[in-house]
Amino acid sequence: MRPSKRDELVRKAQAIFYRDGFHATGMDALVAETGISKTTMFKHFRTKDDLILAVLRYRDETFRNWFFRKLDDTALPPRQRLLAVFDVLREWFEETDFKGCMFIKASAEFQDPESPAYIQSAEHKRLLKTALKTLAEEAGAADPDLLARQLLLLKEGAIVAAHMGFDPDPAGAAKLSAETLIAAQFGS
Amino acid sequence: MRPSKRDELVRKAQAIFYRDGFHATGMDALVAETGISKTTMFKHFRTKDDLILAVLRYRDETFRNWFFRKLDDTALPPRQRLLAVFDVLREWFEETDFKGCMFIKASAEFQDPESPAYIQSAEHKRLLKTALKTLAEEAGAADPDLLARQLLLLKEGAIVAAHMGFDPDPAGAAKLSAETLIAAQFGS
DNA sequence: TCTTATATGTACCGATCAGTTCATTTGCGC
DNA sequence: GCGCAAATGAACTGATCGGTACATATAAGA
Repeated sequence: MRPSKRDELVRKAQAIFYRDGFHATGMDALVAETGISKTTMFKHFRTKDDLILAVLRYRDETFRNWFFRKLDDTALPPRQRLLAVFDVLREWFEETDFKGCMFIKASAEFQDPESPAYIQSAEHKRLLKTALKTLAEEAGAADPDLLARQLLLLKEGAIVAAHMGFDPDPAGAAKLSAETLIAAQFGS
Repeated sequence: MRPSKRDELVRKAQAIFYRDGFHATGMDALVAETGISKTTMFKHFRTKDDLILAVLRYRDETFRNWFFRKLDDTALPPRQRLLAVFDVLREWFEETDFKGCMFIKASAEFQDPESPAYIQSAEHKRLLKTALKTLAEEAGAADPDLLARQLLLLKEGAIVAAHMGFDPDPAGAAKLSAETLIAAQFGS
């Protein structure tokens, strides 16, 4: 099993960066918690930034997989699936180790728009928007692009609210909003 | 003028932290850019964290003042003022040095809920919500608390979108959403 | 002019940062 | 059992981190 150590590193580093932040987590801390030697780390990744980028790619893939699998599992028609987005969101918020959106946090720590971490984070959101737009099209929304953007704003706002704790039920408030916005798009 | 150096430090440090991030900005960088000696800094603030906290308090005060002054200046009735929130937001996004919300970023860098920076950031959002709720009450909304929470989610989502650049016009999409949500609350 | 408070410059502290070196060890294919 | 690639541990580099020591300078008030 050749690349397993690399994968193990990415997976474990993902959890640690998510919990403690990127700048706040030193390579020595990674060594201590993962049990993987520093030598091995730098054999797989030339720099810490390279590791962070791999972590973000891994997170992007696993998160979108998890999220849309959850949506698919509802087996609802597209229009109801647009609403179910916010039930899946609530499920995420209620996880004990929920700590906000890794990409929002990454773009907060790597603000340079040229930074790979920033670019990767923006790309993650772009992919989410595209998926939502497709769903809105399948549902037959009057303006699928606008609806996708609106729902995405609600989703991001709910994540921030859940992370900062200034709303007792962000997923609920977002879902209520989504119901109204969706109803408006279908003229019913 | 006794406390002017302290104020000058807080004001300049605010701009630098906002632009470059908290962890990424060292005290030496602050010395270099503010022209204020390190000795003076540590005479006014025992630690970097203390300075950061003062910066956040300053930002909270100035931002909320700026924001609600802008709203007041529209001289619109409460219901229209709820909508004008998103015009002010757009104005903010279009500033050349816009770099997202300092408090979202602070809570991303200081994740410990016991951390003063985290607490101060959450408090900022709480104050915004209270102000929005008051406005919704004055406007005679059916459920002012819910409407305030919904509009706040839109606002936070729009800020994130503006910062990460995944929406061409976050303020516009948020305002369209707000129109629908407000109309629903007034049965018209 | 003498005092007192505030700010400055510089050199320094120990700790930690990302990243390297190198000799040793592990584990799998043959 | 042998060979080879991958992983390890520990010591080390130079730079930077937050924060301190100390001697000097500046400026306003009495």
